[in-house]
Amino acid sequence: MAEDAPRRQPTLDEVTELAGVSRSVASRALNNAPHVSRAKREAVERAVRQLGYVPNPTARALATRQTGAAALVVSGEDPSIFADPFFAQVIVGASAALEEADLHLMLCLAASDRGRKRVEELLRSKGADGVMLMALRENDPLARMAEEAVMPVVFGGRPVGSAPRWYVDVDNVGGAREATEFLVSRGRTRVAAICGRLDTEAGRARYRGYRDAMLAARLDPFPPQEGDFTEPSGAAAMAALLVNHPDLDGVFAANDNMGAGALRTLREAGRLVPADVAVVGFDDLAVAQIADPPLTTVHQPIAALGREMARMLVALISGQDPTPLILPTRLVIRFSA
Amino acid sequence: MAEDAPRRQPTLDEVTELAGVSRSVASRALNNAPHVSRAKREAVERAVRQLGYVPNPTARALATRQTGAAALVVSGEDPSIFADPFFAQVIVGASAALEEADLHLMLCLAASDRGRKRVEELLRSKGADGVMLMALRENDPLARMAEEAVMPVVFGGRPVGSAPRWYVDVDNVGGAREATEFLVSRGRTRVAAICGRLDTEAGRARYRGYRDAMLAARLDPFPPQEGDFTEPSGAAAMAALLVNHPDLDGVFAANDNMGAGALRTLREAGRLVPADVAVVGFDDLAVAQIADPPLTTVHQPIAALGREMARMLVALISGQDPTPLILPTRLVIRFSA
DNA sequence: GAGAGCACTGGGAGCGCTCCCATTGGGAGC
DNA sequence: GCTCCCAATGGGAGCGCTCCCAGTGCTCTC
Repeated sequence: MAEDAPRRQPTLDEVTELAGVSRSVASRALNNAPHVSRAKREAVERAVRQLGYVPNPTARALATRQTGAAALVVSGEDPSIFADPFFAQVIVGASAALEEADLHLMLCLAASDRGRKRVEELLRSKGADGVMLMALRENDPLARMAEEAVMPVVFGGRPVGSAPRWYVDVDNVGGAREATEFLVSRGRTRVAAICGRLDTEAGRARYRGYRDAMLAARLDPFPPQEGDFTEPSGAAAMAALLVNHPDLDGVFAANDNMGAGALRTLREAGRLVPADVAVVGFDDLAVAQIADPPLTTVHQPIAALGREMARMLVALISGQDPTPLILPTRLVIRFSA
Repeated sequence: MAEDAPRRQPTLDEVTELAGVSRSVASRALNNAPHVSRAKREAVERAVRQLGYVPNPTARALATRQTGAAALVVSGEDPSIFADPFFAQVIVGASAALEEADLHLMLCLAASDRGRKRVEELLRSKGADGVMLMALRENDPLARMAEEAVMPVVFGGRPVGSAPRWYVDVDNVGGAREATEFLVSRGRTRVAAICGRLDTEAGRARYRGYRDAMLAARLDPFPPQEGDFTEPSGAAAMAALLVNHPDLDGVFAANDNMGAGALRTLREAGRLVPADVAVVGFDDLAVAQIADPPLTTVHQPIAALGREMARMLVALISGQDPTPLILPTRLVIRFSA
């Protein structure tokens, strides 16, 4: 009769009262802190169970000055960039590592102006304990925002130009070099490159690796044929390549989507893969296996990328000073080369 | 000299002091609330700029009892389920809709026991303003947790068996029916079904749609050949089908991944698609276009699914009572049927 | 000219938790 | 028997914000 109100959540004070202890003791008991007698600890546990008490994370956050969350920010002017399964894998890895540290994952797609504004607020307002930043492009406004962040920031992949203090990256140059060397080792001499957006560091680095390998083999590198990491752009780039260099016998595509696109164009043009033209991709996503023929590609440890970013962030949050990390790649040989 | 301390974030009180107004006025000015004179409003704005003040979201959350975040929970015993590009699209849609309501997105992959435990805490603790739940399986513990949630919950796809109060789903039955009818209309009479996990509602509903269409056409539905929505499982299912029903001339696959797998098996078995066997998939993800031949499939509006879930949640949070939603599908005819 | 009404203002009580600190009451050590 | 130490305890001051409420000086009406 007295207690038929809209049933608010029980608070610590109610637990306190039911258990007959002070708030300090109840708090300590909840956090498994020392200096609580066995009897009181049990009394608190009983009260908690009876009331169905769950601590209010917001209040805790305010008192401890820790939000218990880390943000993953994915840049890009178009939200569809995020549809790339690449990010899903990063998330799987990051999520697992964050879970170990008992942090929640906030996901921010900084595509629209509004989205970027919200990210800026987040970075400046202690809305999370730390941030992971991915897919920055050249002159990305997020880079500047990151500098005035009031919390630790870890980069996934280096932004174009500068190397931030903390980042995790994949060995793009090495992977691209290995892919190209492989093509060369198979006797290909006219190897073209379908590269990703050159306003991304991954796009540049992979072209650089290709170029290095070509020069080292005393072959002429092709000028970059730019795509935007999507399947159609790969198909288009391949078509352009076929027009300008009809005699090419190998293609290094800067990711699997574009590699799959190239395969499609090649098929439609009646070129046999790998007999006439050998193709190597980059990423080793599901599409590489589904492609026809299955794509030889550079495997990059994407989930590990996410996991290591998260671990680095956790280290930073707990006051340590981790060192940047570059993850190795590995060539996966299938049938396209 | 006095102010060389580790530079905490400025607080509202400091703004207050600099602007020479009371905290109430400053708060009102910040929130664009009425009853603030132009002069004071400007004074506050100036002080905010000068101090680089950004409101602390946690404190605000505690005072307003609103966290400013919504969670998207993806169930599944294996985190890799999330690697399906399906979810990425849902997220794109949900994120956009949430952004409009100025809510942040928390992502919870409830794969491990630990993950589920954290979700349970989240649901019971007011750690978010609302939750979207996806990919529940039969007897999923999350269903029970959702019931004792202290915040609104909307389901993405109905859980097996029961229909929750609020959900957004895709017309799985209708889509599968249309796909099957299409196959029949093309003269196929021995149409098999590679269905998804039958402990998911989508898996069941799509098989039901197939079955309905077959019966309506006075054809014998095949017993369900179960896969798990992955490419390899589709390939395996197709192989089994070929052994048991070598004379089949059509296949309805409950998603594109499995459809692509079926295509691969068919190709390896020397069956021509669509000449010998016509194949229709479901989802219309990127893989459908990349497959060889490009897959005729049932398009489902995935981003819209995410968007509508988020909108429904926002409506719920703001005290409205929206009605469940079922999104239409659409057959996309390519070359596999 | 008195009262009503209204825009503006600031004081202060929370929101639900953590954590510093002072206090208490036994043992252990001599 | 008397310190000294330390586990156990509870009081209470925040954490940074929102929002209710009472108060102030106007203009407007009859």
